[in-house]
Amino acid sequence: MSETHCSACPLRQLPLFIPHSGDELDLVQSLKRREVQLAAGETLIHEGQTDAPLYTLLTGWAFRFKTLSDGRRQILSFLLAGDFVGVQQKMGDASAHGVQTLTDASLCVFQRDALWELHRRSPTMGFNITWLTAHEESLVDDTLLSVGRRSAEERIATLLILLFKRAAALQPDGGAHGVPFPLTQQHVADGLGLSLVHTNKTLRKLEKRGLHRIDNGRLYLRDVKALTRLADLYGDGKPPPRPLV
Amino acid sequence: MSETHCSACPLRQLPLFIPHSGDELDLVQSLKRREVQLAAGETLIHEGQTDAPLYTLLTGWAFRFKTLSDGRRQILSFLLAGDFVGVQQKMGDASAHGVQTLTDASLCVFQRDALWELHRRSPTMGFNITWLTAHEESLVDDTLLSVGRRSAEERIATLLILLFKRAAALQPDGGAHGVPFPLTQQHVADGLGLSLVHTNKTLRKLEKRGLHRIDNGRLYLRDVKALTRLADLYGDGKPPPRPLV
DNA sequence: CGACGTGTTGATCTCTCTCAATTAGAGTGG
DNA sequence: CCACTCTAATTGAGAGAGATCAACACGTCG
Repeated sequence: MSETHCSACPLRQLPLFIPHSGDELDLVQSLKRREVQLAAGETLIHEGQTDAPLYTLLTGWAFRFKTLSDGRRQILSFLLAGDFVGVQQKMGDASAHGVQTLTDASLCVFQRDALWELHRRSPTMGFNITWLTAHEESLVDDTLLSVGRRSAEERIATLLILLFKRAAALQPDGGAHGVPFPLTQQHVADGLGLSLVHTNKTLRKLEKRGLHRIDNGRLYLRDVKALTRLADLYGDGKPPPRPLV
Repeated sequence: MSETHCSACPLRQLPLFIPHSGDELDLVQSLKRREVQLAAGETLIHEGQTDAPLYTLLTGWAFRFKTLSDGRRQILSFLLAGDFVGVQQKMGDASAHGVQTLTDASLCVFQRDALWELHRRSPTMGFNITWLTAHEESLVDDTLLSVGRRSAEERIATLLILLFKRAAALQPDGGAHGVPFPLTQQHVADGLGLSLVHTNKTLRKLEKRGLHRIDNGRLYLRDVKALTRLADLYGDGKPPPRPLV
């Protein structure tokens, strides 16, 4: 009943999103099939699924993941409102990763050839999509750096900061009063390549040290300076890496 | 002197690549600025560089990487002939990762707005680019799964198989007599989030067990079955992961 | 010939994993 | 209202995969 036209999409309000022309919005609208509501913990796309459609996450959180046959799971990235779901899969081919919701979520469902139609009928939108896809990859790059080269403490600090920033950008108050944090410690562990137990102990240690607080599903950063230092992220005065010689 | 027109690009011969119309080739040609030759070990794009152009790798190998300020390095992906270089960077923004050659290499250099022009003037090519970008991401996804959840042995087995496949696809003989393998053990270590020493010991163990051989810069897979089992990759009879319940 | 890059190997050390148990809260059914 | 069940968070103890430290071998090169 309450399906909204794309031109009334609540996401458009946010400063994060690029303004589009009426024609572009009509185009997107014409490719949109329906909206779906999912509960927390539901699997949207199964690993190896072949006929997965294209989605856009309207509200809620989700994550992409892969598993090994003995059950070991790696979360590849977290998805927030406005993110695409399912572009990564080689079209027509089996999806290489699963997608599951972290919270109740609503999504726009697009027809399978939406990606192509978008390119064909609006190069601008097409260009934006490759930009978004490239951006998605850069998030995975960041995680790979963490998992490959950062210690447990550093990984967690990095995750908290980056997720906080993304979530804060979706809020009117910019995260002044914390942001939603629907991950269980198991999700954090699977996203950072750590065991559940060690994740718990590390999280606890940082919290005791006063760097952050997670309470009742919300995340508060209490010492951004210290977290940033731990994460070795660039910002403030910190310059990006330069060749040493 | 020896600059070739895109229509004569040697890569087009390979079954791996999609045929394009003459118009499309002319378009690409018109956006191409020049070719460059680089020696092994040269840095193409520095981390944090802001004005990096767009490249296409014509011959040779390269890799994308990120480093932490104390020098720890993570290789994000390896680049082979035909791969794009530099799409991932947020256009206009600083490049989030560096790119360095592993071998002598030749590249096509495109003007900065080539990506946009390609989209604008050929939706087909534009679509292919988002496809390629998405594919690139799936490679990183695979690595993230390895680094996050596989043991050292498993990681190395996975890397050897995947690199072998990619390199073999570029050879007429399909890898029947091995494929070039220009990585040092340090590269393997940095690509898999392992230490150099442990990488050496693990590599040695697998080689002694008869799973592979690396000799004089070439890689030979001697027991693909065993490697595949170690890597827990799908293929042959192995089904993709399914929910256990 | 010495310097350097790459590969090898042995000996510790330690960060993180696995195993085990306990606590707390939410939901269900009687 | 209370047992019963489940999930998520915690904490302690011991084990281990992989890191770090140290040497050494070998080939290339100026």
